[in-house]
Amino acid sequence: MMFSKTCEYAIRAIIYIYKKSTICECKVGIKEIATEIQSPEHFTAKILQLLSRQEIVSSMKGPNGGFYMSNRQGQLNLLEIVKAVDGPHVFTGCVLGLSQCDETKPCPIHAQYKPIRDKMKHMLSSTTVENLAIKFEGGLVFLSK
Amino acid sequence: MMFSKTCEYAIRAIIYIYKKSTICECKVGIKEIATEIQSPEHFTAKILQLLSRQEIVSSMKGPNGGFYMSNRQGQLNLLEIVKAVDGPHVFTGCVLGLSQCDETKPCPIHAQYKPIRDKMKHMLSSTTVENLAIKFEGGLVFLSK
DNA sequence: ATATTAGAAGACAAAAAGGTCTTTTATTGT
DNA sequence: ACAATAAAAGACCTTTTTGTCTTCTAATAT
Repeated sequence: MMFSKTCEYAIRAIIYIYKKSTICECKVGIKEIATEIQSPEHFTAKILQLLSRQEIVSSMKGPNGGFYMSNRQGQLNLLEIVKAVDGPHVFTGCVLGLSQCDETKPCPIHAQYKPIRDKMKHMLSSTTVENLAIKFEGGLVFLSK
Repeated sequence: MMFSKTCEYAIRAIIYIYKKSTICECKVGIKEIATEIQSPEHFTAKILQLLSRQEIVSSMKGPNGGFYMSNRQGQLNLLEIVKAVDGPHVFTGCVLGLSQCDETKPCPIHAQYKPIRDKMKHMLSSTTVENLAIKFEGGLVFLSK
């Protein structure tokens, strides 16, 4: 609803990969990721390839290969990730789909909607992957049913 | 992004119809609606049939027929409309698509996301069609480019 | 009555999103 | 070198969304 399925899987995968990367030096295979975040394996693989090309996650082929993330990659915020997946225009257009809608020529809902969208964007851009991964330490947060 | 295209057209059409209904006793034809809100005519017709069946808008066949809305229908709020179009589960599920995600077993983003979603829902449920249509009176709000 | 008008209904099609499967390529341990 | 491993690439399929077109039905004015 809010995000595309692709984006949901991407964020879940990233959190899982980063969490693993902080625990050990090891890399995570796509099978493990898909199982743990409960996503379709091949579809998730495709998404991670996209993220890999954009250097949001890193990967290594071959035995003991898999996906991993550096500390620097953990500092990426959610807005950067969402934009990488769902395109740069996410959270930009008019709620009602008008091509011209801004302060000077607003749609009827613009005034009410804009502050909420801004809050959403602010929340996303101020939340890093690390912020989220760290929550698991206390066991107060989950990625599965 | 936020709403489906169907929902965008629905809201734009409803606002236009209600605005017209407050100005004159006349009914609006689908051609005029589609032109004015810049939407595909036949697709919009289908959406309005859906809304008509749910008594969100009223319609009349034959010469001088068309769509119209009563004062009572103008008191409908946006959340009711969005739910009628995009289904009752809109704005309910987890941002990350987890089937089990609530206060007791939250996803990593739940805490940040929930207050924003609640604001969004509150904004929608406290905004009526009339609230929006009335904004046109001052000419400070638009439905087209 | 009937011709005209305009929405209702539904078949159909195109595009996008979501998902699967197979083959290729890079890496590594032996 | 080579067998095994695991990601990369891409062909292919399914479902959903979006959109078009034709036919049917109700209302009305004459």
